[in-house]
Amino acid sequence: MIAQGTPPASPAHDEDTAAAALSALGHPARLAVFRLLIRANPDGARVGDIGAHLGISGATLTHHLSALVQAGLVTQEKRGREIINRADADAMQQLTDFLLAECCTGLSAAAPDTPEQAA
Amino acid sequence: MIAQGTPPASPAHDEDTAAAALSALGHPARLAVFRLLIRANPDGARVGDIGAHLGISGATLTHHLSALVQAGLVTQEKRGREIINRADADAMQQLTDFLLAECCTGLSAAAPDTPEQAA
DNA sequence: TTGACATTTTTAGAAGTATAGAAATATAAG
DNA sequence: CTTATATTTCTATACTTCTAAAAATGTCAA
Repeated sequence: MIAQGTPPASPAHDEDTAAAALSALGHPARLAVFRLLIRANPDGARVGDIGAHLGISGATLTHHLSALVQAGLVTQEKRGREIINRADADAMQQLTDFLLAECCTGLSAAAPDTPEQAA
Repeated sequence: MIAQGTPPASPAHDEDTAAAALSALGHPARLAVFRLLIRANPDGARVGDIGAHLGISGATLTHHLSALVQAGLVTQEKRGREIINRADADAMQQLTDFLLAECCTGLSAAAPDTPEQAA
């Protein structure tokens, strides 16, 4: 049987937000870009630098970066003719919090040896 | 500039594994299925039950469940003519660990107020 | 065993969406 | 004007998603 005890306040919104972020990271190139940007914090990295390091062409990179920005995982700052990209560590933290806390309803990433949650 | 200091042992393997798992969760229906399975632990849930609760047809659900199984996020146990599906909480933990630890190289989900990592 | 039913998977295909990169376009600096 | 940087547009290819129908698998009753 499926436990249905505590219906949360707004399940669909967070779930869709999380799904969008997960989908954005669920692509090898975008995950690599995001990891590179995390390592580049807090300075950030220019589009051209990212492309040079990962071997991705400019146009393709622009597409992937827009996807990450739209998912709220990356922010962009225009400086002259360059664009500085930065990973949003807070958004990442929120995402993992959701996956562990919201998904696991109470386990909250704690001890898997205390199964005191049977209905 | 992009920090490149510590090249890890096998970056591509973990990264691809993580990308596959993220991609599997990056779909509203599959994320909903996974969350439902987490709540249904440790009993698990049958394919038919999941479909009834989420309003997803059997064939579609089979596809989504295979994707989750292939990504290592769900396990299946055949009991008679039914199949019990269970979420793998360990795999989820590994995934979030990767996102925070491997991605953030040393921050390890700690204080975002101590940026003592400039090259 | 045989037949009827329940559960899940497979197959085939249509409709939609994502991806990658070339070429053209904008924007900024000198 | 020329060069550097990034975006847009466009095209072709590939993948995802969903459904219906059929097939495989297991259970039960007679």
